[in-house]
Amino acid sequence: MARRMTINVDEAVVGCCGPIGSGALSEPEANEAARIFSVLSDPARLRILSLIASTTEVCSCDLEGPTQKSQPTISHHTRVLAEAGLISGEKRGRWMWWSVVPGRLKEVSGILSR
Amino acid sequence: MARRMTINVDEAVVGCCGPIGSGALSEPEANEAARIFSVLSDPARLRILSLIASTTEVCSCDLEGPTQKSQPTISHHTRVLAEAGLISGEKRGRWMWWSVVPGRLKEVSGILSR
DNA sequence: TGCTCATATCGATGGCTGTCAATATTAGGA
DNA sequence: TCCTAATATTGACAGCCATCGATATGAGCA
Repeated sequence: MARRMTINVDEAVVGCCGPIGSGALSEPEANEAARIFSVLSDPARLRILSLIASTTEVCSCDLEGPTQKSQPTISHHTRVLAEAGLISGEKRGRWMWWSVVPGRLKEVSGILSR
Repeated sequence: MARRMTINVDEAVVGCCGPIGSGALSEPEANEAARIFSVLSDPARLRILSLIASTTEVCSCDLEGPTQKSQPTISHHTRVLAEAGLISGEKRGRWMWWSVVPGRLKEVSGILSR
C-alpha cells in the first residue's frame, strides 16, 4: 500500500516573503529565505533535485550512481529537500520514490523577482 | 570623477546552466549553481541585497544600521554579492554606491524553472 | 603635507554542515 | 519467524564561512 509522506514541511516557509526588490526584508523574512537558499547551495543536493525534476519520479536507489555519494548521504539530502518542501516522497514496498512538489520551485524563484 | 567598478565578476557563472528540470545537472553545472545559491544563503547578505534592490542606489554607510553588522562585515558581503554579479559598485568621493545588476536576478531565478 | 573619514584587507575564531562508517529500522519473501 | 535488501539514524570529523578587532588604503579638505 502506498503512503504519501510529507516530512516536516514547515508551512511558514511556503510564502516567506515578497519579491526581494519590494521593500527591505525583515530579519525573520531574511532568515527564512536564507534557509531555503542554503538548501539549494549544495552541488549534490542540486543534482539530486535536478534528477527528480527532470522526470516524474525517482527512486532513492537511483540517486547514488549519478551523484557518487553514499547511501546515508543521499538519505540526508532527500530529507533536507523534503523538509524544505521542494520534493515529497512516497514509500512503495522497500523503495522510496521522490517527486517534486508542484509550484514550489516557482514560489522560491519568485523571491528573486523585483 | 566616477568610476564603474565591476569586481571580479566570473563570466562563466552568468549562464551556468539551463532550468533545473530539463535534464540532470552535470557536476560543473551543479557546482556553479550551488555557488550562486550559497551567496544567497545568508540572512545579512539577503537583507543587503533587498535594500539595494528596493532603491536605485545605496551607500555602504547606509547598510550598517539596518543590518546591525560591523563595517568589515558589510564590506565582506557587498564584495561577495559583487563577485557573484548580483550588484555592482561605484565609488564617488569617499562613498561607495551599490546598485543591482539588471537582469542578473532574473537569470538566477531562471535556474529554478522547469 | 597632515588630518579625518569611509571603505578594504588581514587574522583569528566559533559555529555550522557535508560526508561516511556503523548501526537501526522496516518491508518482502521463504 | 528467519533472512535479505532498501532506507533511516547516529556519531564523529574535517572543511568552510560569517563575524569582528585591528590595521591598511585612499579620498577630500585645510
